[in-house]
Amino acid sequence: MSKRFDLQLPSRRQEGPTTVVTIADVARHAGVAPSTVSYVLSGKRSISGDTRERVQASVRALGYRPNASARALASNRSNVLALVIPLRTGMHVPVLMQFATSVVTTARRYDHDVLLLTADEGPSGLERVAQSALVDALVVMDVELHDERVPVLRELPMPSVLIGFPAEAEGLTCIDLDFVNAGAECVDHLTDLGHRSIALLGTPSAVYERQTGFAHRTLAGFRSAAERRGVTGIETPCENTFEAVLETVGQLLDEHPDLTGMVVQNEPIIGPLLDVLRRLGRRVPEDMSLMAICADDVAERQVPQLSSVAIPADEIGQQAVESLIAKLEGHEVPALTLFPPRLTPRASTCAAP
Amino acid sequence: MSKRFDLQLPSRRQEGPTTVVTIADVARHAGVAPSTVSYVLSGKRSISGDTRERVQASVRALGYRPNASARALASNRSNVLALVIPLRTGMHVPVLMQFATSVVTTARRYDHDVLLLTADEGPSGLERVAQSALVDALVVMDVELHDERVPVLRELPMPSVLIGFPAEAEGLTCIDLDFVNAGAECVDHLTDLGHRSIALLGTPSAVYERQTGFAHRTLAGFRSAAERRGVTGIETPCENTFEAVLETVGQLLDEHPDLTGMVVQNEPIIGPLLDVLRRLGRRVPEDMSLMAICADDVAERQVPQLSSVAIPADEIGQQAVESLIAKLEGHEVPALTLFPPRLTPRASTCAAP
DNA sequence: GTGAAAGCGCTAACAC
DNA sequence: GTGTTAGCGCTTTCAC
Repeated sequence: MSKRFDLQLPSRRQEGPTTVVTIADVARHAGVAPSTVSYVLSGKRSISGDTRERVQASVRALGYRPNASARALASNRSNVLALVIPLRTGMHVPVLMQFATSVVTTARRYDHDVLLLTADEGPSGLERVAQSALVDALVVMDVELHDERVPVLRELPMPSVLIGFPAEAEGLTCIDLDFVNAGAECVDHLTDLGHRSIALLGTPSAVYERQTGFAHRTLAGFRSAAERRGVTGIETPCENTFEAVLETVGQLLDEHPDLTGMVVQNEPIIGPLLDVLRRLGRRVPEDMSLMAICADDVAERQVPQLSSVAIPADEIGQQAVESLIAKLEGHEVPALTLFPPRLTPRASTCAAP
Repeated sequence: MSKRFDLQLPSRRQEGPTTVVTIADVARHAGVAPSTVSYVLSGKRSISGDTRERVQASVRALGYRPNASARALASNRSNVLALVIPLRTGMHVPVLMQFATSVVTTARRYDHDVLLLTADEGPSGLERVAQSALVDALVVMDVELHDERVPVLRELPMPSVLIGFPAEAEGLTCIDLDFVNAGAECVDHLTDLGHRSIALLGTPSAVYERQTGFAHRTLAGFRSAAERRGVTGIETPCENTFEAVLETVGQLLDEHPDLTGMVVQNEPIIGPLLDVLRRLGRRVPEDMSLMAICADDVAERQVPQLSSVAIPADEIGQQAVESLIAKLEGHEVPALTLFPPRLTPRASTCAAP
């Protein structure tokens, strides 16, 4: 097929051997030394207005782009951050992707790019990109309480930031939503409305079994708040299928006929859950008050709109990158940054019947 | 907080100034020239078994990792691929992420890493990473019929592969599911079962308005197959909310009381759609046969399990990387690779009433 | 089969 | 305020 078009492509050939424009070319064109070009570009020393403009004009005229490898080799900085996303079973992908997008966007604002690492290379993948100096620093997502990547991170000769945090966070920089208080605030909100028996419908059990930080801590907050407020707190994981929701909720209502409040921390089952409650004859919120821990847009898209605690993925991703940049510049950053939960009451919760 | 632990960290200090191990160190340790080490590692010339083993032993003993920037600078190859994912409204993120995962995994198999680019830098982001030699090649996802990135790709001094394909694909390498035939096969399957009036419930209208390739081509295949088979084909976009599904389907059933077959190409509304049909008193498949164009696991997770045409994201992502690697090695690759649709009948379709 | 040495394109002392 | 130059760590001729 490509042969058919050969005759239409002479214009690309005419450009001749496309030699790459180097800093030396720019220097020659502007009549200055290569280092001067470098300094104009980096702003690392003061340059006379006249020189600066001549150089900038030459850069534009020649279409100069600094070679990333040469720059990295000479400056010992690749200007690339690693983003480690293990796509584990049970995790809700859109939320992870919201973190990722935020990380990329923020990184670009600080003139960095993002290298994507997934799980299947294991912890040694972190060593590889770090020790080969492919990246300057790492953002690590979806951290488990006893994460095998954590000891690796500790030994790495470069800064890293965790989104989420492990049991043993000493010496690490961690950023997360305060899930303990998120769980607690849900209990408080429902208890304030007079509910005395509240269930937490959680993530798939695999997520708890891995001791994933956020699920674990939400549970802890839920449990202790229920105790503190003297209400019954029921906890159950839930798989991401319609049947699982049907069965889990059915059993919940059977065993706890006095249940009037639910907290769901499992985005993909929110739709099915509302459907199941309807089928089982429980109106939301008249018979059952429902809260979600999820992104605001998800909560608002439901019928009725759900009272929720938001997951501020954008802010967390941004904060992660900004902490990393600060560390790269030699600044101290807090070992732990917890974003306070933000609860928005909507139509899915009301006073207990 | 970090001060509290100062006393516990002497072991890290004791290691002294952690100088980086270079190829010269390895050469010295093994008693050979640096170039020999390089050749042992690259396999680009034959080395005596004895020398090879001494070098490999030294590499292990010193924990040597080649510096990526130095290697890239000298060899003119960064061994990094760019993955361009514009996260546009209406796209189903888990599917995109499945492509991305497959790209990363395959890239690693060919000893490459993946740099993540999102939309917000625009087409100039492609120029930036290409012209700075940050990457060797690009994988571009979510291609529109008239995509502004396409002219940029044509002028770039490096290979690229599109997942999806634009209206004017000349000179480009494109890989995709054959969505035209996917749409047609759905119509054929339903028509073979005796259905005479079939609706396509599509993606949000924004996706069509952008002229996104896959949605556009599915529609074309659906339309021409309906014509060819002499059945009524009804087409409607659908937003990703429960209300939209309720309204769209309600209207569809009102206006086309003879409708007995539906094709849905919009993953997030599959659950709500089944719910809506139930509410409106249509049993699946007895009253309404339903087909989906979606990942197999999504189809199998529904109740009833859905007859579907699969989106082979893993294979497509893998093929994209393999084509790119081939191009990097100077091989010719097909301008267009279309994966044939694979239709699996399940419980959601049966003979027309 | 192996070594010596010339770059790759840039940054950052060090000069003046 | 600007120029000179010595590397950064590796690959790859060229020479033997």
